[in-house]
Amino acid sequence: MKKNTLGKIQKNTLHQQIVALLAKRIINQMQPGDKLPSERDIAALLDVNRATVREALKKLETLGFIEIRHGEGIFIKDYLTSGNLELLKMMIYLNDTIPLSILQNLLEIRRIIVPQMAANASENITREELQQFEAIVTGHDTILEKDLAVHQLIAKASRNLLYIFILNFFNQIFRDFGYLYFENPDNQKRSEIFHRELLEAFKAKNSKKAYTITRSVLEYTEKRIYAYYSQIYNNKG
Amino acid sequence: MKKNTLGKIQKNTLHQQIVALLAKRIINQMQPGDKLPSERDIAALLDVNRATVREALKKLETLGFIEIRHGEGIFIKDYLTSGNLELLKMMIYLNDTIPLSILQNLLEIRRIIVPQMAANASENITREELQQFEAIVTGHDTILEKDLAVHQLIAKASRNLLYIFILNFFNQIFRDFGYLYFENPDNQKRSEIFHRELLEAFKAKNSKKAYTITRSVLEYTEKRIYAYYSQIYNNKG
DNA sequence: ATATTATAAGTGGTTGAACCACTGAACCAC
DNA sequence: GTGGTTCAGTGGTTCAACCACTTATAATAT
Repeated sequence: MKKNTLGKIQKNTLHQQIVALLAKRIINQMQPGDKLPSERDIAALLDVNRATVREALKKLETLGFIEIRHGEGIFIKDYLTSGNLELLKMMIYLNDTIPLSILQNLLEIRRIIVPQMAANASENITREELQQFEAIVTGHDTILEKDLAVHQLIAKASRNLLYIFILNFFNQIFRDFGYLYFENPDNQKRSEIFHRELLEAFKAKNSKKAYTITRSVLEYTEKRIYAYYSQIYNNKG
Repeated sequence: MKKNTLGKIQKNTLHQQIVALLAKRIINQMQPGDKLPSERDIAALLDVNRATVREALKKLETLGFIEIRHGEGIFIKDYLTSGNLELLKMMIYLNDTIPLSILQNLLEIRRIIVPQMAANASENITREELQQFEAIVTGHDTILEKDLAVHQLIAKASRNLLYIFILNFFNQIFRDFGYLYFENPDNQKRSEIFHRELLEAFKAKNSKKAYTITRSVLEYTEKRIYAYYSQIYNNKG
């Protein structure tokens, strides 16, 4: 979760709470095809207004959790068939920590996508974007913010909307869970080196190098994260 | 778009229409950071109730289009930074056809992801899933439905939630735009061969073969689609 | 008896008016 | 200046009622 030296200030709206409540209930206790109580019943059950329930349901519908059928009712969808990354994000945030299995999933697909994205970017990046890259590297933001900005720039320069939107997902996760990774100075240095090397590869328009450089840092990242996790498990077990 | 011999039957709900209307306006006429009119003003402008507007806004918020700030107003977000695949889907469906540039983006990332997914699946697939695969191949559905089912099974067997959810995006697009591709008998046969070959590779747990088989059919698909598009452009130009 | 057509009950979709809670700006007191 | 107060504008929530759609059932026609 995001670091907040003053502690959490829980200020959720009612319909947000209802979204979380219904989402948990759906995940833990219900099956695809099951019927949810009617809007009126849910409202009565939670002692809130029907309009508020409807806003929560609207969000769950957009996430692919449920299907609302006029005149019939509200039905659980099969999220393996209809779910999307936003739903996955919601599932992650319902817990306060990211499950190891999903983290592995995420790292694996990242290792496949991001290097190719960097290769594409090296071929399409503009002079202006190169200057932006330079500004990020020489700037004074935290390493986490720098790294996020670099990845976003890579995605933008790849000229592929799907890369951009998939990377947005990664970034939103890492913005909240990645601070831990960068608490280690070695990891900080490794990323700074990566940024500089990639900038050079971009300047030289060397797509092959951009690919291998990116792949390399991702493999390093994975090793460190797994080492961290196995350390936790060893201490606990 | 989905085939509909009776023509379009506009039966959208009010809030769905408002979502489409606002989305178009945001994409075409507004910039990130711009402020939308207040909920009350939008409701008055469109001559609908405020609750209906709020449901539309809720959806746009979930898609990453806008940010609603209590006491301040509604602001356009930078979709390149905050957008997700659902937003991209919406952008595609606002037109009646998929832009070539986005189609290229989609095919490219598909070529990178799906073979790896198939390789993973070959290592993790269960006996039960193999039987399901067999049932799909020997069944009598349309080739489009078969192909979608096969891809879904691959994703499920890959044991990676992100693969599953990203593939859901692809499938939802291809379900509506893919019928054109399978009108060609050659393309039908090519996919049937792919299904059978992949099933054999899965049975043999040969991940390398699963990878190359999948990659190969995707390259074929891309060639055919580009040939189709260039044919259109040549006839027009 | 069977097929067809009303009808009723239950569901989501929409409306209007009112009030609560938050934000920002202008103003005031110190 | 600094901090508190007030006020107008905004989103958040409530209430009560009605509209529109679906399904099952009862009434009717054949």
